[in-house]
Amino acid sequence: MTKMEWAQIEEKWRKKWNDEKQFESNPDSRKKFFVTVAYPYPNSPQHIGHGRTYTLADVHARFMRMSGYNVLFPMGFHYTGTPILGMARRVQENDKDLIEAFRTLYKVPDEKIREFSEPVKIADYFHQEIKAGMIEMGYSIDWRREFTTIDPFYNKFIEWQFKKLKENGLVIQGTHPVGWCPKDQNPVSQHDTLGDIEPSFTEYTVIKFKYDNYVLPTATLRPETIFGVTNLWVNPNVNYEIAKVDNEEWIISPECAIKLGFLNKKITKTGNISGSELVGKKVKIPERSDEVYILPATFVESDNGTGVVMSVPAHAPFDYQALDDLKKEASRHPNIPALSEIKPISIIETEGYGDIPAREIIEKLGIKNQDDPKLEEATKEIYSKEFYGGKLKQNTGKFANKVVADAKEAVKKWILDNGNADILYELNENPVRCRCGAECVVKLLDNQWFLNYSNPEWKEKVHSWINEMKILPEEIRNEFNHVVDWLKERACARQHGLGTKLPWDKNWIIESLSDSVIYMAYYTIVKYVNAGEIKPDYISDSFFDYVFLEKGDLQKISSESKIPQETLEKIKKEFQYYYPVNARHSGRDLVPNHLTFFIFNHLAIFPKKYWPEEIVVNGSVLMDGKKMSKSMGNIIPLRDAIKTHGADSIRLAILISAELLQDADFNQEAVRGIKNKLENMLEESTKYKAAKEALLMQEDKWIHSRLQQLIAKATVSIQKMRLREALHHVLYEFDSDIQWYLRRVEAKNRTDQAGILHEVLSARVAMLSPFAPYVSEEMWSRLGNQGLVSMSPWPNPDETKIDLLSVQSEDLLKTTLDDIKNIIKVTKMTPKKITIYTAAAWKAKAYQKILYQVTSGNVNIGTMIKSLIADNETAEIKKDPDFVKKTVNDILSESQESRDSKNKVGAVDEIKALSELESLIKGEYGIGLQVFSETDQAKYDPKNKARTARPYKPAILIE
RNA sequence: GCGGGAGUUGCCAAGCCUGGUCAAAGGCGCAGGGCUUAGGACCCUGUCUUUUAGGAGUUCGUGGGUUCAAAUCCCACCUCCCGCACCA
Repeated sequence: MTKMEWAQIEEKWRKKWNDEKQFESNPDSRKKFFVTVAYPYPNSPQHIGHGRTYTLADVHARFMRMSGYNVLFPMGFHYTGTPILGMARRVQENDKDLIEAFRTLYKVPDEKIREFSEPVKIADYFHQEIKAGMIEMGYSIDWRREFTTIDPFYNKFIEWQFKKLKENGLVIQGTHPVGWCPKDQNPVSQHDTLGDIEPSFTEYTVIKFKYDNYVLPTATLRPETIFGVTNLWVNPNVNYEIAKVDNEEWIISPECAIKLGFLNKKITKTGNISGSELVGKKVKIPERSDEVYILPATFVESDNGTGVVMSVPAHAPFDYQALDDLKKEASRHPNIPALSEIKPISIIETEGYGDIPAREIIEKLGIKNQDDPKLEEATKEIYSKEFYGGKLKQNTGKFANKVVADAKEAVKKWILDNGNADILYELNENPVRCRCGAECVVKLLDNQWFLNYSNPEWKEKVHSWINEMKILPEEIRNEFNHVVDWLKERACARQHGLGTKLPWDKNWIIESLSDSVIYMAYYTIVKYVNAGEIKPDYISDSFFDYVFLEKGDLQKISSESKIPQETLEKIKKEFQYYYPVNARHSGRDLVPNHLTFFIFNHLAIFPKKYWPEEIVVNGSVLMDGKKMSKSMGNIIPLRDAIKTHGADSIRLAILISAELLQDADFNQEAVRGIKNKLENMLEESTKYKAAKEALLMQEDKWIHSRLQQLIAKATVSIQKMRLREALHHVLYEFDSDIQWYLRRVEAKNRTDQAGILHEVLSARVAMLSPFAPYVSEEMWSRLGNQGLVSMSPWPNPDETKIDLLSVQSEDLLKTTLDDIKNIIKVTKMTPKKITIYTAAAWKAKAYQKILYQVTSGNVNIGTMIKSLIADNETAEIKKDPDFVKKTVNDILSESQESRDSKNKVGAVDEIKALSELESLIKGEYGIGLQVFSETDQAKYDPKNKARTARPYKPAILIE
């Protein structure tokens, strides 16, 4: 089939769906099913990877629709956020790379690119691009409910949401550290930096040591080690600054002074002092009564921390080594008389280490001096060992016996509360440069607004709902609980970007992850705005209170909002009909943020009956086994892929390559295979028209039985969203059944199978249609069925159509045929004649008895033989006791299902069943077949084979 | 570190939840045959070892255990991958 033909099929059915408004959903008497997906951020065209989540959701929607639900599957577009702003700025600055990417990678026409200096134009362009792709993919979306997050009505909705959160005390104000570009005066995130470095940072405790009236601050990750300080370190070659920091005089490195400036300290430089001048002076240790010396060390760097370091030689390898180095050249430091008396103070006890862990590890790693790079490794190891396994010793006062992990926080708080400490943030990677070239810093933002996800009652509520919700796959439930525990206050507003302004403080714009948590409710009513029945200008909070929370006076709200009372009622009813969300689909990357916030906010704003029911999470898509990325150039825009492969093939390729959580691998090979498969099925569909079914023969009953089993299995798989498994059943597993059926029918030269195949294939097409909607419609119509398959009912498994006898008989045929084939293969003979002997009647009896025994748990061969001999019917077992062992093994190697089925069916008339082989053997080898019973006196048995026959395992003679 | 996932026969990859139909689907590769002007495409057959009667042996990261029966359940260990924030 050509690309053209595929495109025509898609076009034809897309038009039909659209003309008949098949996917528009309005409240009616049916049960509803509301399925949503995280809406896209339109800053680039969507690629195959984006297609996965939407395709999964669409399959879900289509399946539920066929199962009789009134399905609502809507879509919006998330304009809120900063990346688009950054892109627009780069276009204004004529950024060649970006413009080139638009032109060649995204194929944006030049005249459009020129408009891209305006952020909204970028969003608008990709919005339309993405939407077109979704339509081409065949997603069954109700487009009357489309919106963007900068629509005036949406702004009102978000304002309402935030006022509600604030009323509930969940929005709070505070300070917040962020990665910051001093030149742009803006927070920076990973894609704002050169080389896409995440501007992550670590919090240090700054402990203030006193020298005269000066403060010598030291930054540390281990405040609890203050009890082990023996001295301070300065770098003698650094020219330190004396600066007024708030109300104290600090001695710090020049770099530190700059950093502190961004942490809202008032800094006034008042002088300088060189490191060497400080050496030999004494400082007072806060919270301790003693004094220690300031000593020189070369490992101290002025751009790290404050440029001053506190020395804990017992537990910090750098400190131990530096002290050791210094002692070796003590003669050069006459101004420090007591150098040799400085001894490490051990304060932490850790299993596997003695008093001075730092010395132990230095010796172990063979470190020679303080400039040895291995000291980093040593520090890491000691830190992690002590942090998780260490305990404070008696010399730490009230912190004695505490484990280090707890003591660290406790000591920090204690020193801070006493005013002897401060906080400093340090970027983990230095330097981080903004795209503008400036070096980034950590800035403490004042008056930042937060959603208080720390609130313990809120957390608790979320936990308990997470444990009640349906979450697929199940593993993710734990992950959610973990995220909830770990989540803290989250900044919810920023100063730049597209979005809704904070209603009580218009300087702030509500951040993108906070304005996208309850918008699913918005889908249920937005169609009235789009139809012009709601005028955003007249809408105030009371409207939302009424519709979503059933609060307020209908008459009053009606006159305020200029919406007739009936319409208002209808809008409210529509919300109440569709809410809650039944299934939310999303990529795995949104678990630690969006999806968790989604639960948090629903619980905060809506009553319990509107809380979301189910979350379905999926993994990402790989391209030929590799991660897709711009730099690798292996991103395939979805619309391009549709043009080359067709929507159905892409949908199947994405779905069939992995189960939910795994990464799906998209590769040409797989798509080609699928396309082939679909084309074969399509061709097959033209062959069999509906016809009155003839009298059912064994193979007909068999294929019907198999169909019922398929329906049952596929239905369960889809219900669990195991779409790969479902597809496997429908596409491949069942295919081998059809192959077998055709082989049987052809061998018999039958001509009356069309009706049966029509029925079977129609059911299969129906089950394929949620996955591959276009080609399924085409197959459905070529099979001669009426209406749209996407609107037809999902096949119902019918147990009564399962004929266990025919299943057993066909199995017998297959295994016997396999055996024959095997013998011929091993013996390499050319068969001229085949004779088959079925087991004697007493063996069948014995088989049933043994089967019964095994089923009830008895596998003891001895007792079995005894009881069989005791029974007249099976007493002949005496002649062949080995039969029991073999039969038990036969039975044991079968599945429970198959044993049950054999139990139910009882003895199969094997002579009759195996006589069906004749036509197959004739077709395969062109030779004759004879079937005898073992007990047939007149049988032909020159090699005395017949006696080896067992039930379900006939003896075979090939000549 | 915390949390999650994975290790299967030459390669990719199913099977594991729910133990037996598992020497283990499917695809690729490879070998032989067909078709074809050769090639490509396509179709058939084979592809752990062994075997001239449908059999046997050894396999599913490693080592134990449970069971009549383990790729599948339990325990321990080794190795690899992903996420840890104010960013969509």
